[in-house]
Amino acid sequence: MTSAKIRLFLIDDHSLFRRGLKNLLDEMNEFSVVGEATNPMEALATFPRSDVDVLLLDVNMPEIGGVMALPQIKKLMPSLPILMLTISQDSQDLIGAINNGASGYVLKNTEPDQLRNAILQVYYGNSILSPEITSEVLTAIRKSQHDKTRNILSEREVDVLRCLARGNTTTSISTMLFISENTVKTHIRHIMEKLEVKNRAEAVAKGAQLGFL
Amino acid sequence: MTSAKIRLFLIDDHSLFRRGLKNLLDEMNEFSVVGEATNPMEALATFPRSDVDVLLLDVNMPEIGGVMALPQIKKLMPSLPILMLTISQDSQDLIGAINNGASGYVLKNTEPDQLRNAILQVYYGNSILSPEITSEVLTAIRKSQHDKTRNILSEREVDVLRCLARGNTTTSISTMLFISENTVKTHIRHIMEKLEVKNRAEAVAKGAQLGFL
DNA sequence: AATGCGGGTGATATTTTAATCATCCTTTTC
DNA sequence: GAAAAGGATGATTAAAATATCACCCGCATT
Repeated sequence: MTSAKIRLFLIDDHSLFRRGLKNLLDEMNEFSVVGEATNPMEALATFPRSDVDVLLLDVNMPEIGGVMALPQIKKLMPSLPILMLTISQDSQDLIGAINNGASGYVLKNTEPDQLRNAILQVYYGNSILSPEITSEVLTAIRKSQHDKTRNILSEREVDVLRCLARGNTTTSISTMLFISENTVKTHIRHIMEKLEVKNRAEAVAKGAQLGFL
Repeated sequence: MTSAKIRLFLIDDHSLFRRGLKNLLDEMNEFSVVGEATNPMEALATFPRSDVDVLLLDVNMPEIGGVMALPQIKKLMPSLPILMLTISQDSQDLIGAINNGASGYVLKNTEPDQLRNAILQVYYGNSILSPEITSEVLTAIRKSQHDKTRNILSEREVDVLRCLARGNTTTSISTMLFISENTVKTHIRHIMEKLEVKNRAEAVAKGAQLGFL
């Protein structure tokens, strides 16, 4: 295989930044900046489709930001690796970029060698994130999981599960919640069905794991 | 502040691995392995609670794995940083660890210097992931977002939105779907409400962003 | 002026979900 | 044998969600 340079396209609204970045990337000898644009619309109008290997895309741009542009860029070139290059550590920007197909999200304060590695990673089909945003990523995963699991059980079912977790029996739960034992048993049945477990002990363990307790 | 060593506790079922790891960490001069266990239950029984700064926890262990043990460990010591140290790149292990409070997830094939950095990161309250699992992380985020957004609109509403996206009018959509124009308009109204947009063009843009189109 | 289109407001019927309770069976304990 | 507890199966009612349709208004086009 030849050592042809990886062809990059830059989209960033600051021309000085693009110029500096272009110089830096050219110096690296592995990359060739084949085009650049001030905003996504300009890029979409002029894009040299078959001549780009990796797109470097800013997030914060006037009118149409990088995240908002992703669906249109992806529609035009579904398999082009896109590396977000931004100062934004905003969770919504990050998750929006990920959900709309970005292969990487790197902060502008990254070292040149790390930028080089990031470009290579996405070029080779891998994903890459700046280490600084790992906390945001984990927080996002935890939140989405919480949102998801929260809806598995109804409020009443959670009430019953919490009572079970405290060691209460059907009888005492019915007294505490002012409902009949039969109602408690029905709730427990539904809890076991939803959590896909076989008995109430397992339900409590699974409930703890899912964050209900 | 003194340069006291960071106190580590190791939980891994392979004694040879623990021995090798202990030697490596001791050589680094920044860490002190103050305890170790073959499995989480043994660890929970003997844990020197106030004398540990970071817990290194394997995932794959007989009977009770590291992920399953996390809730109990967290209950005992809610603020202790936990770094998973594992060969598992399994998505469920990764997400399970994250959701149950691990601060970091590092693969056993990592270089010693990177392990050192990872321990320091979680010790200082940051999060850390091995670069190799970034793709799994992004995939998990995308999947959970998809699961979440999928339920925003009913099947019929998605049908209507897709017709709108193709440029169809209320009249043509009613013909295509064999329902009245008034029904189409009601679906559009509900779509706009759910997506929190003001008109059908915005609904289509938002729908594209959320993955319905 | 008529028509087509988008948007706003309201209504009805059906289906699904949530909450409630009853009956019966098995196992364990006393 | 009786009582307590857990689990299985079934039922009813109310609330929420889904799918349907009607009518009215404003604007643009013909």
